[in-house]
Amino acid sequence: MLVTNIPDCPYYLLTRASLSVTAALKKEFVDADVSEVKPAYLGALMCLWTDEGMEEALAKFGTDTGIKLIDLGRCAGLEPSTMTGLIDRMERDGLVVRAHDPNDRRVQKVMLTEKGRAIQPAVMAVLDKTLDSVFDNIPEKHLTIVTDVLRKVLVNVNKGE
Amino acid sequence: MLVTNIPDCPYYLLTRASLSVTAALKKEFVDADVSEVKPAYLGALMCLWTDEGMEEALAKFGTDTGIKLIDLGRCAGLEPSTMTGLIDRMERDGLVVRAHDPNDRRVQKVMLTEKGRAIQPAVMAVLDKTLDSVFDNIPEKHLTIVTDVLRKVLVNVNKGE
DNA sequence: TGCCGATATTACGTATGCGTAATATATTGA
DNA sequence: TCAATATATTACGCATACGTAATATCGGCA
Repeated sequence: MLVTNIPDCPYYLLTRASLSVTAALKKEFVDADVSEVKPAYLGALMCLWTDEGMEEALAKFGTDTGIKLIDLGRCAGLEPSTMTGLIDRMERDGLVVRAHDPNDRRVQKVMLTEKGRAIQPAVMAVLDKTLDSVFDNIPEKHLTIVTDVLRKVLVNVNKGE
Repeated sequence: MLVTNIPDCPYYLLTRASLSVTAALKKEFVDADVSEVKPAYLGALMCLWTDEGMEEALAKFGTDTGIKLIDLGRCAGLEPSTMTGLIDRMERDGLVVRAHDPNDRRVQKVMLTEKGRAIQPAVMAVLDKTLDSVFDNIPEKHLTIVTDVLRKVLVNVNKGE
C-alpha cells in the first residue's frame, strides 16, 4: 500500500481520529461536571459497573467483592504495568479503592467507591452523546464496516507477532 | 449510541487499533534495521521528503532550505509544543538538524541530514509492507469506507468545538 | 526611533501507554 | 519442609501528545 500523501494515509487517520475522539470525550466529561473521569478510565469503569451488576444479580454480596487489577487490565485491553498508574489516578480521583485480598496477599482487589458507582449514569450519557456526535452523519452500515475492519486489524496485528 | 460491551465500543476499537498499529510499525522499523525511526516521526519525515523533492524540482537550491518547525507540525497534525520534543528526538537520532533562519531569528528551520535522506526508501518500504499486513484480508472498498469515516470523524470533532 | 501586539519556539507539568526488572506472595514437587 | 517456579503487582524509564506560560524576535505605528 503506497502512501505518499499524509492525510490519505490510513495510519495517520487512525491515530488522529483516536486522539481527537479522546480529546472530545475529555472535554465532554468536564462540561458534564464529571471531570474526575478521564477517557482512559472508561474501560476499567465499565468492567467494574458490569461486574457489580452481575454480582447483584447473583446475590454474591460480601463474598468476592472487587476485581483483580490484572483482570481489569485484561478486560480494558491494558498491560499490568499500565494498570498501576491508571488505578493510582482513579484512586486519587476518588472513583475506586484498592484492597488486598485476604485469601491471596499478592492480589489487589479494585472496588468502586460510592462516588464511582454514582457517576455511572452521567458518564454513560456523556459517552453515548459524544459517540453520537462524533459519528454523526455516518450511515449505520458504514459504522458497522468500520468496527469490523478495526477488529480485523487487531487480529492481523496480533497474528504478526 | 448505547454501548455496554467494551469490545463493541467503536471508541475502544479505535484506540486499540491505533496503539496496535503503532506498536507493529515500531517493531517493523527495528526488524528492518531502521530502528532510529519511530512511528511518530513519519509525519515529519514525509513532509521533509516531499518538500525536498519539490525544491529539487524547482531548482531552489540554497535559497530557502528547510521547513519551519511550526509548519512541519501543521503538516503532521501536531501542536507546536509537541513538535519541540519530537524534533529533539529526531535530532538526537540523527535524522534532522535545526538551524536558525537568518531572515527571522524566531524561526527554526528543520532540515534532513544525509542519514535522514538516505533512509527514505527503507522507511517507505516498511510502511508499505506493514500497512499491507495490517489491512490484510480487508476489501479495498471497505478500506475506502474506513478512511472516509475517519475523515468525517475528524470533521465532526472539530465542528464540536 | 521605540514601544506594543503578533509570531515562533521552548519549558514545564500532566496523561496515557509500553517494556523490563524487581518484589512479594503462592504453589508445587522432591 | 524447602527450594524452584509461577503469579500479581509495582518501580522505573521512555515515547508520545496536549495545554499553558514563558521567552525571543519581528513588524508596524506614533
